[in-house]
Amino acid sequence: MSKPTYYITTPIYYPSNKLHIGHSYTTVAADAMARYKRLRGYDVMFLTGTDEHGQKIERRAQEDGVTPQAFVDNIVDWIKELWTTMDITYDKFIRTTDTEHKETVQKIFKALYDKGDIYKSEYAGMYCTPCETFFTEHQLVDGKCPDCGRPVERVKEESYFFKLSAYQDRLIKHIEENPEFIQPQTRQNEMLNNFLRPGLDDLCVSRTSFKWGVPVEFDPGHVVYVWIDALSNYISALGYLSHNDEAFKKYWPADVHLVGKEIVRFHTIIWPALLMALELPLPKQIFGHGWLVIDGGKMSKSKGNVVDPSILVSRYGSDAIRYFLLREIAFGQDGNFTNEALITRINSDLANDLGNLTSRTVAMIEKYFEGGVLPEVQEENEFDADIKSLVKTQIQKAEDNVEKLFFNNALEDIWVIIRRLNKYIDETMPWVLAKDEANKAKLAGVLYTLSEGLRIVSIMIEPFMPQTPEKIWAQIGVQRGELTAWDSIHTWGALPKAALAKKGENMFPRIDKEKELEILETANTPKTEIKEEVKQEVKEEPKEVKEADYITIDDFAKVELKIGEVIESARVPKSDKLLVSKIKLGEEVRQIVSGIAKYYSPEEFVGTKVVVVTNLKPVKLRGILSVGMVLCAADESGKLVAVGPLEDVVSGSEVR
RNA sequence: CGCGGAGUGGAGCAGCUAGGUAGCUCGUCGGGCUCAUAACCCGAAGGUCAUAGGUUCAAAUCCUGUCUCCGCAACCA
Repeated sequence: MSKPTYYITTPIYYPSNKLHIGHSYTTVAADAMARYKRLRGYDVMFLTGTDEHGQKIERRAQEDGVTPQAFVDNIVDWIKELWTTMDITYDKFIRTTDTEHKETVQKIFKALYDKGDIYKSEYAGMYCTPCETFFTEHQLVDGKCPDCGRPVERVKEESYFFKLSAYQDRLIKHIEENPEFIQPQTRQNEMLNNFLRPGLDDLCVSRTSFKWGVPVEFDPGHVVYVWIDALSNYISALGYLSHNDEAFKKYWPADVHLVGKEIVRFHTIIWPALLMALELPLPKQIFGHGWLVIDGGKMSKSKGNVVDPSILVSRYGSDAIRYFLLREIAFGQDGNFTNEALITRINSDLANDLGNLTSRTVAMIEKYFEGGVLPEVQEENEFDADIKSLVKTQIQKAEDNVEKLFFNNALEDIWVIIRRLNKYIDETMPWVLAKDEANKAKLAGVLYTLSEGLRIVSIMIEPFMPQTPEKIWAQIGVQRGELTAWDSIHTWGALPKAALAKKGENMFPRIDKEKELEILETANTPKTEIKEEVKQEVKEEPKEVKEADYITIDDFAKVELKIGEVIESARVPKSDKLLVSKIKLGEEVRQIVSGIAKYYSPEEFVGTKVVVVTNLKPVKLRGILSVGMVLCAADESGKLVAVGPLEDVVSGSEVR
């Protein structure tokens, strides 16, 4: 008899940069589910990967002077390494640059074209000739190119379009008839009210303005634009339309596409429409989870509050980080990420509750019984019944919650058992029983209950924390096998009576919060800042990405810093964040745009002396030329404070 | 009136779909215990459930208005 299948995916990530803790969150969640289903006997396919095409990557590569392929190869190596350190057990890692994927995309494109669902038309847009880029009306800045600020012209680009509008009614019907399709519910309302009911436009699915993509087979000037290329990874990875489509037959339709809330729209509208056009079944569920927010605000590079997961994993271990991510954030909602919350969770839940429970249980068995082996003769006590029934209900709750992807609730359910067991120790007072030889059987019964409880707990946490269970098993004398199978948790008492214990390592040492917070602050903030600057120069060396913690004095010398005096400043119209200032650097006066309007009024900014990066490539922001950049310190909340000299110094002075 | 989310003890959240004693974790204070990673257990203090109305015997929960915060679109060098 063949096992039931379970197909789960993460989005494919865009490797224009390293990933942050938010990507880890999605992937860890998917991994936990995949592990859970495997433990429950499913034949699981867990897919993740990278979406590697498009103009942005093409440009990043160009800036770095490498081919787009070399550029993405480098980042993908880093990503795979990250997943290894986080114990992500993906079954397949798809890259949209894989030959098989590209072939499938071409076949899909062709099939839809032949069917009439893709047609050739014109894409009217605003074109900036020097930048060779199209923009939509609302991307323009004061009617000019958002990149270079030069005038744009209205041109028509020949493009292929997908008849998205034709599927509107079927989509609405499907969503309404399948309340499980979009989860959580609030996202469903959002999609219906915002996009579906107002009406869908046909979708532009090809571009001629860049080359880094899958070429349209029958029209070489065009490359397939992101939608068909990226979304179809979910089926191309299974060999759809290839010579070997066994995996596709076996696993499609997907059980769940796990996605961040920002891309729910593409997965619940465009993707199902494409599948309908291909006459394929739709995925059973799209689950849009929330974001990790830092101090209430979105994590973003410009705020400088991006959290690098690899640093955290290296300090606290993968299990602790995985636990935190899955425990702290409520399904579907945004959750706070702070270093302090992380450490608090590790200390109280992992060290104090779970780690200490293991430690005291094992220590008592070793201390009170010769060789750390419990005698077969055991006696129950008045609290055992309560433990058993509690364990049973908590298992039920946890299983229900995992099925619904409510990992935070599931973990809470498990911790209820852990806390109950800690309490049980106080209730039964084994150290008192140990004083009287007549109570040996009773004492053995108590310690057996604890050991058995630990065994059950350790199995339940395995999907979330894959390393910890082994450590517990080593201490309670259990080998991986029947006694560690998921189903065994439903049978209280599976652990042999003559359970043995052996004190092991301290699984979760307590963390000195104050000290650690300081270390994390310094480890994170300045480094990311410097890295941004240096990245431009380090490109050809793929290894540098991993070793970018230090820069040489030569790297630093590439950044030209000068003291500037603000002599004029004004708000940029229609922008709540920008100030445009005239800054005097010795003889020279420059115009610089800064995103500090929330923190400085033009009046208070004028007259101050600031540090300016003078050799930064000029850019246009909201159509205004900015030559250089004013350095600011950003605290955790994103608040900016301009940086200036401690004592007065003549403007134009070099900073080094 | 662009769309959506959120406002609950010091902090972070649950409860709201199917109205009826306001719950959890962390923190604080007091006590207990000593098996254990100065951990564990018990108890206490602390909440006009943003705000103003409405429906109801009864509203954190349903309805309406208002305020504030966050995200999406534009902006972040």
